[in-house]
Amino acid sequence: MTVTLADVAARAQVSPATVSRVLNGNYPVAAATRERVLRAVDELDYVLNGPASSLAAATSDLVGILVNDIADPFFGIMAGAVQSEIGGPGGRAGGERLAVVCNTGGSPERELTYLTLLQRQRAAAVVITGGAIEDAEHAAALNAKLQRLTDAGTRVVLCGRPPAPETGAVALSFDNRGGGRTLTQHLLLLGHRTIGYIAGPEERTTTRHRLEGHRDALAAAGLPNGAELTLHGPYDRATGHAAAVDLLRREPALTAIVAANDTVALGACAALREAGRRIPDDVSVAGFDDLPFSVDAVPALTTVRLPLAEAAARAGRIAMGREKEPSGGVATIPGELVVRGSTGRA
Amino acid sequence: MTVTLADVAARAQVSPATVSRVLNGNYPVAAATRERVLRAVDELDYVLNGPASSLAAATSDLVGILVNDIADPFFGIMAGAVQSEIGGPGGRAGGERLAVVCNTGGSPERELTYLTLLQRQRAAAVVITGGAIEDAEHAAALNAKLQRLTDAGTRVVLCGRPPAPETGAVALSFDNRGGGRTLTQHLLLLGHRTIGYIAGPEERTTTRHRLEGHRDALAAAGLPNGAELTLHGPYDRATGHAAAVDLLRREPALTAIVAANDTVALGACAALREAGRRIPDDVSVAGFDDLPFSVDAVPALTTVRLPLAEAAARAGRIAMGREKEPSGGVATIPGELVVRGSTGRA
DNA sequence: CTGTTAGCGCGTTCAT
DNA sequence: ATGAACGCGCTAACAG
Repeated sequence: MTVTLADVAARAQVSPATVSRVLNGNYPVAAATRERVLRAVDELDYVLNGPASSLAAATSDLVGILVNDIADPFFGIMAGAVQSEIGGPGGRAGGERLAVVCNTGGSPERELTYLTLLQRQRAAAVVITGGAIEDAEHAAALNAKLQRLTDAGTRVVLCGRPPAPETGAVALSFDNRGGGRTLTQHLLLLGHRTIGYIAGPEERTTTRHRLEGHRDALAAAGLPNGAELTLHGPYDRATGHAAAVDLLRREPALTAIVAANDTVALGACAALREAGRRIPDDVSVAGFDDLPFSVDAVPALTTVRLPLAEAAARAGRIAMGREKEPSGGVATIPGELVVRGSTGRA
Repeated sequence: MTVTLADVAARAQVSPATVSRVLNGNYPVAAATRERVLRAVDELDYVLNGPASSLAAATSDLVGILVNDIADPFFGIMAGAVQSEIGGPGGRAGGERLAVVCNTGGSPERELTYLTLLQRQRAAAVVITGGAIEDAEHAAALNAKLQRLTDAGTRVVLCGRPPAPETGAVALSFDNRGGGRTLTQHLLLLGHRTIGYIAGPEERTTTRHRLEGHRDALAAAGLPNGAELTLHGPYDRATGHAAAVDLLRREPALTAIVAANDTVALGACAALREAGRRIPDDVSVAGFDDLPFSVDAVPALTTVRLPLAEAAARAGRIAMGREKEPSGGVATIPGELVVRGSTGRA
C-alpha cells in the first residue's frame, strides 16, 4: 500500500498537520519535531501526493510553456530559460515547479486545447512563446481563454508575441519590425537593389512584422515593396531551399536574399551553393534570430540577434512573481543587427 | 467562485456521477443525457479539476521527460517526438496527456529530484533521455528510484541510455560503441593514422561508449589507442573549438579529428578554419548524431546518424502502452554512418 | 508551536 | 442507465 501523510505522522508521533507544515516549510515548527518528521519521511520513503495537495491548496506547482515546436532551437532555448527560472524558493513543497511543455505545432486549436488542459491542472503560470496567429475568431477565443486563466489566478506571460490587451497577460514582445527594417537597411547600404524575401507562414504576427520592417526600409529608400520577390513558407530549411531556387528562377539578377529566420537562411544558402552562386560575392544572404549554429555557417550568417534566453528568463521570473511586470504590462525587446560574412557589397 | 462538477450536474439535472461518466467516457450514458450534460458544461465554461480527478483516480495525465538540456536539438528532437505520441485516445478525460519536461543539466542530483517530483505528481509515465552518469552510488540511488516508480505503476522508458536491470524500466539504447567504431574505421580506410578525439564529459555512458568504439577500431588496425590525443569536455561548441586548438598544438601533423557530437565538431571546424587548415584537404572532421544543421555545415559533416525522433516516438508509444516492449525490455538501436564532405583522404 | 476539524472536487463502488 | 454515499490524501482555518 502507498504510504500517506498520516503514516508519517503516526511514526513521528505528531499530527498530520505538523507533517504538512514541515514538508511545506510555511509555518514554524520546532527543530526537534522537524527532525523527527524528516526522519520518519526518510524511513518510510514517503513522497507527497501532488494531486492531493494541489486539490487542498487549490493551486499546483505546474507551469505551462507553449511552444510551436520544441525541437526548434528558437523554442528550445526559450523553454530552457523559462524552466531555469521557475524553480527556487517561493513555491510550495521545496519550491520546485515543473514545466509542462506543450507543442502546438502552430495550430490554433491545439493552442486552445493546451490552455484548457493547463487550466484543468490549475497551473500556477503559463508562458506562451512565439508569434500569434492572425485570425480574428481565434484571437477572440484565445483572449477569452487568457482572461479566464488570469481570473483564476494563473499568471500568463507572452514571450515573443504581441500583447493581448484586456486579458491580464503580460507581454514581452520582440521588435521584429525594427529588426527587419535594420536588416534591410544594411543591405541597401551595401548597394543591393534587387532583394528576394523568404517570409514565414502567412497569418502570423512574426512573419508580418518582419516583412513590414523589410518593406519599411525599401519604401524609405524609394524602392518598390518587392512583393513579386516575396515567398511564404514554414520556418524550416526546406522552405529556404525551395524558395531560393524559385527566386533565382524568377529573378536571376537578384543580389541578396533575406530569410524569415536563420534556419530558412541556411536552406537558402544550400540552394545558392548548389546553383553555383558564391556567398556573398554573387548573392548576400541574411537570417533572423541568431541561433547558435549561425555563427558556424560558412560564411557566417548576418542576422538579427534576439535575446531569446534573456527574454524567456525574464518571462519566467515575471510568471513566478519574482520580477515586477513592465509598466503597462508590455515591454518591447529590441533585436540587434549582427553583421557577419554572408552579406557584402552588391 | 469556481464552477464544479456539482454545478454542471445541477444545471443538467443529473447526478454528479453521471457528469463524471460523460466527461470520462468510460461508462455508457444515454445519448440524450450526455447531450444535456455537454451543453451544461459548455454553458458554464466548466473545466475539470485535474488535481481532484487525479486524486480520486490515483493517476494523472502527466508524462515526465528527462533531458540534459532542452535547448540542445539532440534533446529537443527527442522531447518533441515523445510528446507527439503521448496524446491520442486511451487516457482519461479526452486522452490528452501533458509532457513535463525536466532539464537535469546532466546533474545526478537534479535527475533524482525530478524523478521524485514526477513520482509526487503520480506521473503516468516517465521517459529518460540521453546517457547515464557513471557513478556507482548514483546508479544505485537511481535504480532504486526507478524501481519505486515502476512499482507504483508509472511506466519508465529509457531512451538513448543503457538498460537499468531489475528496475522494470524498458530501455531503447543507441549503439554508440558501434557507431564510434564505424566512424573511425571510415577514417582509417581513408588513410588517416593520426587522429585527434574530442570526447564528451567523463563519467557518462555516451562518452565512454563512443570512445570505446573509436579505440576498438584503432586496435583492430593495430594502432595505439591515441590517449594522448583524446580530450574531454561538455557537448558544446566551445569545447570543440578549444580542443581543436589544443590538438593542433600538441600534434600539428594530425590529419583527422573525431568529435563527440556534431555541435562539438562545428566548434572544431571553426578553430581549424581560423588556423588556416582546410577541411577536409588538411584535416578531416567527423561528428556524431546527425543533427539537422550538420548537412548545412560547409563542408557538410560526416557523422553517425541516430534516429532520434523515431526512437523517442517509439519510447513514447511504449510508455503509453501502445506498443509492446522489446523482448527482455531492451532494444539496441544502431546508428548509421553518413559520409559527407568533411572527411577525405589523408 | 502543535492538534482537531472540515472540507477541496471528483471517481467509484453499491444500489436501483 | 442513473443516483447516493463514501473516501482519495492533503491543507487550512481555528483552537489551544
